[in-house]
Amino acid sequence: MLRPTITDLASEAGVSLATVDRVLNSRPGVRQVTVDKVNFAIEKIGFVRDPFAANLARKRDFKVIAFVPKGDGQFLTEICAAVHKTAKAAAADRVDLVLQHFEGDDPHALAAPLDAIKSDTVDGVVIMALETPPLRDAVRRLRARGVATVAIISDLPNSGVDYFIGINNLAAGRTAGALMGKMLPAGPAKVAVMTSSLQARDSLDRRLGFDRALSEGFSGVDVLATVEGHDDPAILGAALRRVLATHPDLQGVYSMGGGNRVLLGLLRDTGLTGRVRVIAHELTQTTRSGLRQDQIDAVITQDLGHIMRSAIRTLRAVRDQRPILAEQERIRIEILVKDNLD
Amino acid sequence: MLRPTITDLASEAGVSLATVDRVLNSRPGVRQVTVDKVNFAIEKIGFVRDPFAANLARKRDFKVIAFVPKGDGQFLTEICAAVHKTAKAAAADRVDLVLQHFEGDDPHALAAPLDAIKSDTVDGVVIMALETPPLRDAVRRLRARGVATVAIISDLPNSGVDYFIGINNLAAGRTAGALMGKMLPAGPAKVAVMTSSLQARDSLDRRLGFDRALSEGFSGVDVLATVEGHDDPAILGAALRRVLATHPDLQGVYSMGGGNRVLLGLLRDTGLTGRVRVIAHELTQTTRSGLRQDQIDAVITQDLGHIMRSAIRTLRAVRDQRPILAEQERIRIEILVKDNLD
DNA sequence: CAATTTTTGAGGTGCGCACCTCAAAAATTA
DNA sequence: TAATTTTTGAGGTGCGCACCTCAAAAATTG
Repeated sequence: MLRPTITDLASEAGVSLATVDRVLNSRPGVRQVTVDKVNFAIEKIGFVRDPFAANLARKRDFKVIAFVPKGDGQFLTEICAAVHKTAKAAAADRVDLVLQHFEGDDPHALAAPLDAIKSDTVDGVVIMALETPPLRDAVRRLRARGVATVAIISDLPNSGVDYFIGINNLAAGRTAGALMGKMLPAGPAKVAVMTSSLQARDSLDRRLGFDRALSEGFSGVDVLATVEGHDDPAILGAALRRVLATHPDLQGVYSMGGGNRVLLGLLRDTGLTGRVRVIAHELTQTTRSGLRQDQIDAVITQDLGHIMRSAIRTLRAVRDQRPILAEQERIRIEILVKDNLD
Repeated sequence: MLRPTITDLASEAGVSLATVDRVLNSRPGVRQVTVDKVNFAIEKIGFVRDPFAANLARKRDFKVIAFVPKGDGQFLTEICAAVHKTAKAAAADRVDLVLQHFEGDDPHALAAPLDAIKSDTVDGVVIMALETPPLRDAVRRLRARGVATVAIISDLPNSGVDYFIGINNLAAGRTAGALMGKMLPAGPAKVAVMTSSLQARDSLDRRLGFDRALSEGFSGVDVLATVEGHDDPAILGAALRRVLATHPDLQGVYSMGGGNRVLLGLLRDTGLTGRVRVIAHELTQTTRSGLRQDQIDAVITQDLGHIMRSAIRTLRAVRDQRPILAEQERIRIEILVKDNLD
């Protein structure tokens, strides 16, 4: 006999099909002893329900909502594009993926729509957000209602999400550091680090990893204090100009967050392009063209398509109570140079 | 109405369910005019058959055979491991993936099992092999019998496979070249290149890309003639020793194929580890530990798990006559350093 | 103990499709 | 035109499961 069916399960457990159905779909009105009998039989004969047949009978697709903050940043744009592409491809697998925006700076803006989700309409939720207490509580309520949840890009460690899919930012920073070290000429060198804000845990981790990799393997490299742009081109530009003026012998720049347009413009204007090693994060319009035009040496990034596919696989595994194969779902820290861009 | 069903299709085409079934499953005994009527209706209402329901009714899984050459090379071992892991995960999606070996050096060893495949038992085939005339013909016959085929790692351009999943080796060589260039100190430098055999098209492409990237962006780098090891540690060792003796000022080594154990051992013995930049291909036991111990600066590789998942997605798309989303199936040329290893 | 509530079983329907049989209709041939 | 062959339709069954109804059995209560 190949895969056991609910009929096999029923006879093994010594109960009726109706009871098996009640247990499998957690319907009420079954004694605990009976539930245990069925679960024991499940283990014994290795029953795994066929999610496709289930969806067919339910005449419903696997419904997933992806929550992404509003905003006009290039990285957010890339994420939305990835969601849309994945949604298109996933439709063939009877997965219904929709994108929903929320105000990224309002901690309650995401909690409300999460609370509005009913588990009989939505199977899973993909969340890209920074953790706040209201969000954390909303996610907990959501999970309690039986909706599978994964965090992407940024982890929500205290929210009890089922899984996190994204890169380890400490390792990403280390990777950037190692790469920078290998590219700098031997001897002492000065490197600048910039980001939009060190408030974000991601930036902190990257900076920490960057420093560690350099100090461990490349003594002699002097990493300057982090320049923060606060998403304001004027502020960032002024700060960067100050750094360049103070350190005319600068040999490298590590851009951990946004602001790459400003950086590249400034380097070009000061004639430093090509003379200073540049490592940036995330593949966007700017970093892509920066690589192409030899303004950026390397970009550290994560494949958003993989992340979305992994998120959907994971949500389905949770819903079907299958184990998550961590190794398969691990997202690589990718290094892109001009030649492996596409 | 959501997705149209065969019932909708039948009424739209003005034929019976039985006829729709005959057309969809290409059963005999239908006039061309009728076939056209149904196909026209399919286009008109945008019918797409539900492959899961189809498989359910057929009470059969999506069956895929992966053909991988026999051999004890580390890379082959990694591939087999990837196949097994993917097979495990794919089982949940009702995909039955099995691995089958063949004698890699006998051009007919693969043709025979391919010819033995019946399209009513096997839906798709994944092939990792070098193209030979017998193989090419066998693949063509296989496709003619209605079995979907994809080539992985190495393309089979003249066999008419449905798709190739792997990296562009020219670009991979370019990537290695660019990386090597960035890591070498300014000024003239000598770099050695090694592989098991330049017979393989993959190695040729990598060498070509490597040379181009260096000559375009890093004049002053002298790339030596390719050292061929022919899968014999003794031969490779002797050849490498000769190169090291002739060029004591060697600054880098690009290892395009196997033989990394020999290379790393030799570098260690001659005290060159850390003083010579090393870029190798494929993530194996050797290259992994080489990265960890700072014996290798970077490894160029492709994610075998992604390749296998992509292969299965592609085979299903072919079988279901859905378009292949090239962008989604593109395999990245990955750069691994010590810190983004896992 | 009977009356009530809770738990269980039996049985049916349909999801979208494949595959089968048999007879009727249409096209082809003699 | 009749006899033959080819094409088409009608109808049924089952894949593995969800979901529904109603009655029977068991457990709990007064």
